[in-house]
Amino acid sequence: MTQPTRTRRPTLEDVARQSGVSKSTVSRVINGEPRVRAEVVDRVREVIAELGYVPNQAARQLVTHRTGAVAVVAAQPENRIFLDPFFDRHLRGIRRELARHGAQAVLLFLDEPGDYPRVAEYLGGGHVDGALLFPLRPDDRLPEMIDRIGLPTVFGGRPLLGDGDPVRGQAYVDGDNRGGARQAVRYLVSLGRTRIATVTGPYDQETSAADRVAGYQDVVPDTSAQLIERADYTQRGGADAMAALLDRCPGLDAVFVASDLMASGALQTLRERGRRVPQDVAVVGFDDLREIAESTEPPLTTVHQDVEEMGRLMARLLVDRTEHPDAPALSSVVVPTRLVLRKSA
Amino acid sequence: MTQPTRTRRPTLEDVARQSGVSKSTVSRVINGEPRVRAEVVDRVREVIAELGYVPNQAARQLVTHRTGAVAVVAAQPENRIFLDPFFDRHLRGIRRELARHGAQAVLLFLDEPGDYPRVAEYLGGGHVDGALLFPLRPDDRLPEMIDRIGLPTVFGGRPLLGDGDPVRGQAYVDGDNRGGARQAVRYLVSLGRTRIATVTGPYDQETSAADRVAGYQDVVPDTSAQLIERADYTQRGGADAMAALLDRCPGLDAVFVASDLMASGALQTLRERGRRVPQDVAVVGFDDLREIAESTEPPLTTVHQDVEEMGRLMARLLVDRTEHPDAPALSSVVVPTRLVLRKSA
DNA sequence: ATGAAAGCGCTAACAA
DNA sequence: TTGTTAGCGCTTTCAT
Repeated sequence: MTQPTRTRRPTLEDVARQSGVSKSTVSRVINGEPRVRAEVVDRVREVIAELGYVPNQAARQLVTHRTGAVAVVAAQPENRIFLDPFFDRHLRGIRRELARHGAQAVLLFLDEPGDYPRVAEYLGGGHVDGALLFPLRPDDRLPEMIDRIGLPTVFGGRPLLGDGDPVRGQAYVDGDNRGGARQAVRYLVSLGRTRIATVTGPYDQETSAADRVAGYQDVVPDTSAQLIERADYTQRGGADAMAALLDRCPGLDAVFVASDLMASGALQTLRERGRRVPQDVAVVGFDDLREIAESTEPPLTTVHQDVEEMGRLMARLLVDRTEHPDAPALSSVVVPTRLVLRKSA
Repeated sequence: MTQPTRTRRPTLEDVARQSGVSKSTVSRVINGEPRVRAEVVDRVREVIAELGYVPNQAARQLVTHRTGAVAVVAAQPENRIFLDPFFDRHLRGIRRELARHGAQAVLLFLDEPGDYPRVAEYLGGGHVDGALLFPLRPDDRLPEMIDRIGLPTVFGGRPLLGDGDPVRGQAYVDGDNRGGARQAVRYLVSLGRTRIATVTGPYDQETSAADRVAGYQDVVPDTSAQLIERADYTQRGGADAMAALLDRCPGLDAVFVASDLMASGALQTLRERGRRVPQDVAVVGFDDLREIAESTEPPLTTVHQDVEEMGRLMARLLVDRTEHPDAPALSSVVVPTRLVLRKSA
């Protein structure tokens, strides 16, 4: 109909003029401030609709210092992150919580080296109110860059501090990896198992892996190093680790495997070697990835984490921070796990 | 060292004062303008580093009308998009091309109804210079919202126009679904096959599916409707469709299956029914998803699309548009496919 | 080669 | 309840 000569987008001023009030009043209407006559509100709203007015965020930002957007930074190539069975759930929790606060989540990928300066500039340029970081490489320099910029930040998972200047007091949300591992191993003990082995993740690279080993050691502190085999969180790795364990300690009667994916591999090896699960060897996994845990043979007893809740908490921590910038330092949070009993132990 | 009382982030003005030049000059240095004495450039750069100055994008945006960011909108729940075998490649192409132009890609999810107003506001608020839109549901109202906002946009895949006001002349990048299907079926014909069936995608919901059927029909226009079975792009759907086809037309000697995932299901059915592939029934798929196509039994002959290239082109189309806003209307582009011969036909 | 000044579109005191 | 007035931090003529 009205094909407005698309020359220039309407501004607050245009709306003000059209509705015969001041810019302030229009601003008040837009921001839903109470002290405006209902009549005027209606009039202004009409004009806004008629003109198709949309506030210019840059201008608004310039004075409010708020953008209404939060960056989620995935420091991995897309193809890796898309395979991460947890990332989508984290993201869902984040988006839900952010939405409750009217904030928009924007996802950034950090992959090639050339991405760093650009992402840092983006983050530092005031495009977002804060950042949620899934920094996965131990030596990542992004946290440091962000620190310089002074952008509120929350990590997904306890960050592994490099040997350099540790980024002090960074807030994070993590699952209770250590506690979960303890639950798992204690359960195995309660079953009367005495030779309990473990297949670990890459504990020098990921705190989750390190914490799970620590939890294991909390319960069976005097265990032989022979009973610990390190793998890489892959199925194949789990299978191989199990084989090595069996070679070294044929008498083992239980194994705590630090991820479900590795556990599915271990189960395979156990089957090939003719060990019955759980009769001969009891197996407990970690993660409770339903697609895996429910379809292994036998179904996997494993440690559950509420990943969506973790995402939600990350967002909440960040929002708290941005809304009360002067409040006491951020506290990190560790989300409890629970043991899900199936058939493998 | 210098622990600057973190009160306020340094501004252009601070840098100017510190280096004893005017704001204009600092601005010139930052934007790499030529007409500045080298000596001054160095001095200013030093001060910038010292102060840890980062330009305020909001302020810059306000005058330049450019943000250096481009939104990629995925109109699907995270868990669906993360399963899409193509999305990560699209994204990679997009990110690469955008990076060449110094632009940052930000990914937005559009999932729950409540997301629409927020995303529209984000997109319209000037946070980004343009948007790349992925498969919206046929009745999606986002394109219309974006159109009102007047944001440059490119679609991934030819958009299915709703029955309402078609969003006129939207630019898109798509694979040559029709041409690819023709190649596949022609190849089958060249093999001497005469009873060529097809398993289609949901052609009333996705243009890719519709185009692939059309390509099939281009080559065998007089084929019986009995030889066409519709499925849903899933493996299970492909298996069922193949079964239905076999029941109706036991004499078929070839089948063009509109996706590799469905083709893997079809292959399974064929095996169960004792048909040899390709001797009894030749099979051609679509997509060339290596993980699937190379591991089926037998490996799948299929139509390849260069998805990363498609992503790259989307970005390029958008960038062209934002850099030359007054250039002639965007033209869409269709990327050629090629047939990859393996063992199934 | 550099500076002064205007202004982008908005919000936030402060007045009225 | 509403309007006036300053900026927010930057780029960009236009002078010099």
